[in-house]
Amino acid sequence: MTQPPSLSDRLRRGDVLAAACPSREVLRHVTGRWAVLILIVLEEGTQRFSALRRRVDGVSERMLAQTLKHLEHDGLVARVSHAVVPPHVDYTLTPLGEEAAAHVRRLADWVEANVPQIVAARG
Amino acid sequence: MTQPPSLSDRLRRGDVLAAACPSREVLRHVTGRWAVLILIVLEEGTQRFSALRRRVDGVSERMLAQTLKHLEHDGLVARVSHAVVPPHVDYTLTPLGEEAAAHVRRLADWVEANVPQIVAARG
DNA sequence: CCGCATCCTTTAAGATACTG
DNA sequence: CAGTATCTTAAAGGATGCGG
Repeated sequence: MTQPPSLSDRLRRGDVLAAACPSREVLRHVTGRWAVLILIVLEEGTQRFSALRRRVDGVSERMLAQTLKHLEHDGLVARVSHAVVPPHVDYTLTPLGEEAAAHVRRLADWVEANVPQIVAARG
Repeated sequence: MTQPPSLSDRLRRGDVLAAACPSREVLRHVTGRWAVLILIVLEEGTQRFSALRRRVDGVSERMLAQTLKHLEHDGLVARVSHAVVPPHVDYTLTPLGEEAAAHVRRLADWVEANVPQIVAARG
């Protein structure tokens, strides 16, 4: 149980409860279906496109590319393209991305640890 | 930078990177567009449907009802319906829900605190 | 009147094929 | 290899109705 945030807080730092606040969009990107998994995998270190595609089971190339673009746009992921044949593109977390990844990883860890209890409670 | 999880970990507690693992579905529910905001508001205490609708700016009644149903199904939210006219339905976090809410709130707090930097970096 | 359920429209996601 | 373009399919969202 916490108290509602003060007005000064809501003006100074953005407010996810306000529909017009840009934090809403960032939160949507970070908590996106594939973004969560990509951030977790990238926390292990730099990965190439194809490696991400293999680690994040079930992601399509289209969604992987789109999600990486969003994360890059938000400054959470850095894209480095090596001009060689065949092409070689590396994706790395920025310092900001490392922080975001740590948060979503803690959440995912919690889900993984509690999923047996959750599934059991469903009957 | 962390290391890839051991095989025993991936079998014992669920693995969000495996498409078939039920943790994927739970993670999707918890990180859903509206679920994140609903969990945060419910952390302040029990709320009724109409109050949630007002606090979570932009949510439709349909999405609010659907998301609450998912969270209830996962055992994160408890629904108490008082048989009065006009109807009165209360939603409360379960102990499990409190934990989940704490995690998503920390993530949302981080986003709110860093959104100025993120928006600025976009140019 | 509040809390949904149902219908219908709009948007996002997924599969597939193709190019620098 | 690392994407993009195109098409199909599923999910999100909005308007409306209805039972309690």
